[in-house]
Amino acid sequence: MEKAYQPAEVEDRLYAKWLEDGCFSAKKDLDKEAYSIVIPPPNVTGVLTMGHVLNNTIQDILVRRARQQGKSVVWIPGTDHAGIATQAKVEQALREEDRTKEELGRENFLEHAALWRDKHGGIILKQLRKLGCSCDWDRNVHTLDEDYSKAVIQAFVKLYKKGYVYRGQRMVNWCPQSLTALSDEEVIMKPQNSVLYKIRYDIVETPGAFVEVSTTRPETIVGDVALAIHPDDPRWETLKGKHAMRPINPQAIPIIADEAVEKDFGTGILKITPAHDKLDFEIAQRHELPMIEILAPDGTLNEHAGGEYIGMDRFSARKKAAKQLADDDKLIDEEDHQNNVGFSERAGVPIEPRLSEQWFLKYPRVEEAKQAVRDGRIKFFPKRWEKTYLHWLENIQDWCISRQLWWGHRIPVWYKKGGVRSDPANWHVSTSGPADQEMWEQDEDVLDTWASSWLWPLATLGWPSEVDMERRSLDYFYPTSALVTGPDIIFFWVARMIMAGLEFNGRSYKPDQAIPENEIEGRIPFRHVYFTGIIRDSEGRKMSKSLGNSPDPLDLIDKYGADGLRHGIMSIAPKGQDIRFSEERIEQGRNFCNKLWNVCRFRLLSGDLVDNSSMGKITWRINSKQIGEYDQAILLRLIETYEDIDKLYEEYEFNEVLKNIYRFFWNDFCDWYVENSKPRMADEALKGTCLAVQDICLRQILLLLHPFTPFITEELWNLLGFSTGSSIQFEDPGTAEDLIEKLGSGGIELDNSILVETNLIRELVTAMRALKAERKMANNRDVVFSFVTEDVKAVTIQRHEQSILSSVGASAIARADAPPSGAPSVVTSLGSFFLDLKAGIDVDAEKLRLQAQAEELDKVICSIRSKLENASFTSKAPPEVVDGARHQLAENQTKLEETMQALRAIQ
RNA sequence: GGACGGCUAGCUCAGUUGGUUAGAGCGACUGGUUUACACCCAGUAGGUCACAGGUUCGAGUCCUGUGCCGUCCA
Repeated sequence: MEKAYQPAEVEDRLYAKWLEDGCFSAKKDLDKEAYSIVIPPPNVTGVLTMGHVLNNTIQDILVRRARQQGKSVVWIPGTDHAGIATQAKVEQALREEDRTKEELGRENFLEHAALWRDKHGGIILKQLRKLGCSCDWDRNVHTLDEDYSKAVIQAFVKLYKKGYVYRGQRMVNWCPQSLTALSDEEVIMKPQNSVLYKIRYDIVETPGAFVEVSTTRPETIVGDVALAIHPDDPRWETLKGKHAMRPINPQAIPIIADEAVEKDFGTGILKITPAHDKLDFEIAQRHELPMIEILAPDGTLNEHAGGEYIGMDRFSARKKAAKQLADDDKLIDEEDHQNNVGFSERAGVPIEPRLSEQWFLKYPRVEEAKQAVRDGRIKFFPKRWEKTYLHWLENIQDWCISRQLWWGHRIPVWYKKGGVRSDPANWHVSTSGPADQEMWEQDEDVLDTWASSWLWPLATLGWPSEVDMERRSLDYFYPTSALVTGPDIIFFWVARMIMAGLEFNGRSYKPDQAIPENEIEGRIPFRHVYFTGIIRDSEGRKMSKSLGNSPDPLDLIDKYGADGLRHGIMSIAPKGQDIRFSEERIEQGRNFCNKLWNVCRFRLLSGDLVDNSSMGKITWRINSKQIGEYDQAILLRLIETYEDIDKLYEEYEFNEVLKNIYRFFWNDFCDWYVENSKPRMADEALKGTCLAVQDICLRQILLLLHPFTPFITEELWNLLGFSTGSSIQFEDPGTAEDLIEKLGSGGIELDNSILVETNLIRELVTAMRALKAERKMANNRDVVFSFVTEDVKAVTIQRHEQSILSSVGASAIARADAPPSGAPSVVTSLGSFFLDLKAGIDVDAEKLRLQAQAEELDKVICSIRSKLENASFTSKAPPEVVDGARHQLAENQTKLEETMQALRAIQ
């Protein structure tokens, strides 16, 4: 074995072997419990980020544990086509060749884009393999696959037929960069430092009179069709029915009253630009006002803007309008103002509210979706996200699902050529299109990418094709067991998948018909949703490409191994809390693997392997007469660790699971048990038993660790002879009860009280080591100790004498009747211990140390005593707490007495 | 403006239904080639639990308010 663990070779070799052996492929097996996870499909052209590492490591942990537990497991991988992002990238590439998509035409462009995707795409799936993800790769799905596309189109048609889908002229969020409409969820509100312009509007009917109107968007003045006041605003009573003069491109516009006007904002007078503001649009509709569209789709001003404004972009036009107003004496004031501006999530530019004709979806099964979570049929971890989810569903708005793109699922709607498109009489909606194709033209738009990925758990399992559902075992694997994702897509994806599942899986119900309660459980797409935290850099900033603060996970794998990376990232990921990344933690992950490697190496160096092929075979090797207290103690700790871990897995507390394994492995097993084994192994009679106990511990540690660090555990599983031919991923670590039972049938009975005593010995050893270290004698193994204590404790100490001597590094330890004078001492629960110094000691330093200790003890004693003297404490607190306090008092008093004695001895 | 989360050692975080003297890892410092591991071992120091009230025999933990940081929604 190498002196240090070398992950690179091991990882690639084992992953290839797993694939070759088909370890990850799922089989429907009615004798087994099903366990299924669908991957949150990453963008097909994306690359692995730290977020993916976290998210997919967690999924891999879940599926590997389930596989170990003997379940029939599937983890379905795949990618989505990321409409806007991908089309933007392809168009960018075209622009660099001085071409446009219009030149290519739709069909050629799509071909070109598909080629581009195939060339640049799928990298991320290869990266997931490097990370060790045990996805069933034969089931890989892409949202633009033929079968998947059929599912998307069929879902649209079904929803349309039920009346959930409609077409309408509405205010939408328009992205002037991507030239498409966006859903509300794709708009991010950001506070911006803007300028609030106070502008003078003259009153037509009263020459010389004017009002002040505040706006942050003076470039839209040319689109003003009215001013509005609140009907109950006493300040503007007299303005009702009058007209104001538009200050740019002058024209008289009416002053109307509407309750939607905010009295307290600015002067309480609102300019109405119905084509470019959602609220204005609603007010204009109520008052039957005309709508003047002044912006072209790309955010430049159009012919309605007039004059020099035509063709200017919206931001330059804003400056120009402000200047013109100032020149014309219409600008009364300008002040800095913070307002919220919506930005396109993908393109990062401010969106424009714009009037346009789009397809909308009224969400199906909103009530059932709320109910499923409220009733706990779907559980969120951490639970608090339920509130966010429910709040969104309470205030849900119809979903704009059409996108003015080519890359995506084209909307299956055809319009009669020459007919009016807004008239449903001229529509044809179906999966196959009209029979007389030449008489019709298909809608140019595609569907929102999320309107395909909301079908993910269904469509990856074959829905809606009966044949595919059978082939992919939808009935067996659906609902999936768990979903692992970030809370940032709780609306985009999680909530929508729940609604899709409820609507589509099973028989169809009319919109006004509720789904029967007993059917909900089978329709929901998953039972548990685990929300990860967001990975931030060491300064707490979100990781992003533009900041360049995100390390490349593959570099980290090269440096620390996939296991190291996985261990590191899991050790810093508390449940649902954001994560501060630091490379040091990944380094610790690597160190952990190296420690594991080396303790196994030490095991192999210590003695030949006998038969490690099962727990039974190992326990056989244990001579029950030679099993010592330390053997029992380590096995008891192993059982304790099991108990804790089982509970923690249920709550998805991965980082606590890992901590518990770490503690057991490093502190209990390596630092204590193995160290204590060393002298015992020199005794041939004890060696066999000792190695067998080590083998039990190592075996169970490897099993427990496998979901976290799959490669090294598989490698060591083989090297230590635990394997019977199959992979560790099919070996069940079992439960604490299983373990007790297996040990019991091997003749090993454990007594819990052992731990109390061995812990006292450990504390004693630590205290004695400290005593040496403080005297700068840590490396002197010939020191002599004496101790003063009661008979019972002396027996315990003497029983453990050999192990104490070797652990502490001392040559003798002898009981004394009284404290030797002038020796440095330490007071422990097992008595006072004195370091015998041939040379003189620093009496003053020793005195100070003992005095400080005495003061500390005195403080504690006072506090406990005053508690016990308080009648209400002794009468009201539970008896065991009071007893505990009394016991504690006695113990500390003994320690104090001993400390004082030592102090006197030194004088 | 509303909701949620966070504030505990220099850093990153644990801390169960309130109950012994608040813990870990990292970092710092001291000392180390003892039968694996320096990617290691042994040891030491380091805390007004954000602040202010309240409930209680007892509060890091429960309640109220305040502050700062973050996220989501409007």
